[in-house]
Amino acid sequence: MKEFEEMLHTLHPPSEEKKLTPKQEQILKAAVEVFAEKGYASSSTSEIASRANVAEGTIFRHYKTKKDLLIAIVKPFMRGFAVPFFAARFVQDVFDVPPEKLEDLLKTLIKNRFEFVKENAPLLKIVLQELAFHSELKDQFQEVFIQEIFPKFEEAIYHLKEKGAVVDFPNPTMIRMIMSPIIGFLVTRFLIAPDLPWDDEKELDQTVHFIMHGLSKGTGSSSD
Amino acid sequence: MKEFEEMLHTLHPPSEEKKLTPKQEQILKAAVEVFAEKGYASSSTSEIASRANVAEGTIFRHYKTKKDLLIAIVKPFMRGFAVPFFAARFVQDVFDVPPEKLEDLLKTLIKNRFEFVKENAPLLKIVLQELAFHSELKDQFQEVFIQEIFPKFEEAIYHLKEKGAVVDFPNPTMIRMIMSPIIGFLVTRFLIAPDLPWDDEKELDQTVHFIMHGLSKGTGSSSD
DNA sequence: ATGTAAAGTGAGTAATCACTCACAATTTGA
DNA sequence: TCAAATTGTGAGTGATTACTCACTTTACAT
Repeated sequence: MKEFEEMLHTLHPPSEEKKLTPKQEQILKAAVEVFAEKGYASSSTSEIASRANVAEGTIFRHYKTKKDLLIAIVKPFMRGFAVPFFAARFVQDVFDVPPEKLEDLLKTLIKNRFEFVKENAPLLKIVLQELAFHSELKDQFQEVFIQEIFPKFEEAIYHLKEKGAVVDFPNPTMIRMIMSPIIGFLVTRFLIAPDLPWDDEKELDQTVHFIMHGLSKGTGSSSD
Repeated sequence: MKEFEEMLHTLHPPSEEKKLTPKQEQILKAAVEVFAEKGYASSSTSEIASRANVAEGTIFRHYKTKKDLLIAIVKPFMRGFAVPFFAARFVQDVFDVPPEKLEDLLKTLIKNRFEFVKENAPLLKIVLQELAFHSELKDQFQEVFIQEIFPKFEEAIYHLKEKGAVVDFPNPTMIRMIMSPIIGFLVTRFLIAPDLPWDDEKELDQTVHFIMHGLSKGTGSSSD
């Protein structure tokens, strides 16, 4: 019940954007709940209103349409997730560091983003579900991930390849290989089996280990 | 237009289950289309009927509810995907084969399942989307994947660990690491960017390479 | 205290929804 | 050939939907 306030702060960081009225926060909180539970299309504005202890008209006072409400929820989440990747240090850190420390660096980044997702697990579900159907969300995804995060990865990969520490797969393939096990863990951890007794630290370490070894050259057969 | 017949055969293999009337096939074909396009909840039975050139009542003659129609589509797809894993040979093949050939064996299996998914790409989308919301589909998933496929993997992993060829992560973690890059590829290949000029053979080879090396012991740090 | 703008309300609305049913057309079996 | 069973039809139905709007309440500056 308490960590929702932090989540809402993430949704609408107090630094930017106008501050929200209490009812507005209740609406956002209820909408995240309902959207995550039933999916956007199966959620009714009347249920969101009643769960937020608010009249249905109040929702439409602040959000012109139901889809506007969805976007108001998802957009800040995506931007919030991407924030660390905007740091100029990101790429520099990756290729300045000696290869044997790279694993630790990746771990730090991933653990940080893991905590962010952990605090916003329902948002992860909403994004993964609705990205497929709403072009507005796709555009936002394109803006944040493909235009900001992916190029950072590509630059880092470029330097790793130069050092010869890494297999020579195409960049999109390598990025997919880096992200797939991470997303696979996040989805299992928060969506499929959130109630299992997870040792997050261990799982993340093993996931990073898996990625690094999977991308490393050689391992026994030193053919090419 | 033509490969739909094969797909429908996969949906309702002629060996079992009663044969379908032409209208019934049109309904299934249209339903797959519409469900994949707009998602189950946003699809209307009236649109499915009109796209199938069928009266709306005809749908409900064969499927009591809209959800019954969804299940009639998804269930055979899941069963069809699992078929090769039911083969008794599966595990035996994996641990009888010398480790250096294991990669080839995995490739063969994965390429085979890849072709199956390729012929039923819209079904993949429907399953991934709707699994989250319909307990009937979760049950079917449980039945097929968790009770049939996962144990086969566990047995194979047990023998691989015995041979000492593989890191000692928990079985669920290892299964996740095997499946994540494959699912990541399938999702990218068929849902996110199906129109890219894919070299499927190469991508699959690299994905298997990535998995095998990621799970292999050692590579530099032979600490534990 | 008072005027004004913003926030909140909930009954009302037209559209759409999944589903029904009385009936028509077609297929089947003997 | 003909009756019975199966398959197909589409107008009709009650429920639910996102959204509106005339109105009330609250917040705030002077």
